[in-house]
Amino acid sequence: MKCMSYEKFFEVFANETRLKIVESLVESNKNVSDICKSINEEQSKVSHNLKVLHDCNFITKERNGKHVFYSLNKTTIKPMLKIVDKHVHTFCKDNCVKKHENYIPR
Amino acid sequence: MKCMSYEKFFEVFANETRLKIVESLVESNKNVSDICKSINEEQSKVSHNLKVLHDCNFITKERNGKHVFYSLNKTTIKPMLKIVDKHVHTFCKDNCVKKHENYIPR
DNA sequence: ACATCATATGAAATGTATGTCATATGAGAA
DNA sequence: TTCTCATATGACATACATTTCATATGATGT
Repeated sequence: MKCMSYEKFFEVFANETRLKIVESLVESNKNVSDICKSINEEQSKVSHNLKVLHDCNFITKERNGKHVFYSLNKTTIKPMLKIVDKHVHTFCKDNCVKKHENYIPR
Repeated sequence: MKCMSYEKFFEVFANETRLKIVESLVESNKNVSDICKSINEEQSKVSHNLKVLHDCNFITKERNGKHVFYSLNKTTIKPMLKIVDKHVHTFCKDNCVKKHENYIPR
C-alpha cells in the first residue's frame, strides 16, 4: 500500500466518474460490469478509476471467478459524504444542488 | 452565492496551495500578506486561491482598512480534516504521511 | 488447447485548472 | 490629489489528469 497526501485524498474524489462509482457502491457492492451498467460508463474508464480508488484504500476488491467485486470503505466515505452534504445544503439553500455538475448560478 | 457540486467540493481542496492556506487559517485568522508569509507563496497566487475557497464558502472575508482578513468555515473544515487524518493514519501506518506531496512508496 | 467473457493496463491525445506576470482597484496617509 | 501599501483580477502558457482506443491478462467452460 502507498501513502497518501492530503491533496491526493481530495483529488481522488474530485472526479465525476469516481464519484459516480462511489455513489453506486454506497447502494451495494458490485462487480465491474455491473458498475458500468449502473453508472452508464465504459469499462476501461471504470477500471482505470477503480484502480485510483483502490490504490488509496477507498474501496476493496475481491475476485470471485470471472468477476471482481468492489466494495466501499464505508468508515471513511460515509462520514465524509455526510459533511459534504451538510456543507452543500447549508450554503446552497435553494435546492439547486447537483451532484455531478460544476457551479450553477442562482 | 453559488451552488456547488460534490465534485467541486473536492476540487477545491485538491490543491496544495489551497490546503496550505487552510492549514494556515486553522492556526489563526490572517490577512492576505500574512497568509503569504506564513505559507511562503506569492500574493497573486494566494489571492486567486482565496477566491476559490471563498466562492465555495470555505472561508469568510472581512475588510479592515487596507487589510482583508480571512477566516475558516470551521464547521465544515475541521471535521473534514479529521476524517482525512484518520483515513491517512489508518491506511498508512508507517508514519510516512506528507501533507503536501504525492504518493510516497513504503 | 481454444473460445469467450470479465477485467486490467498501456500509450497517446485532449481538455482544463494552475501559476505567472502584468495591471487594476481600494484604502489610508501626506 | 498623489503616493504607497494591500489586495484583486485578467489573460496566457503550461503541466497534468482523464478519457479513449487498442490490447493484454485472467478465469471458466468445452
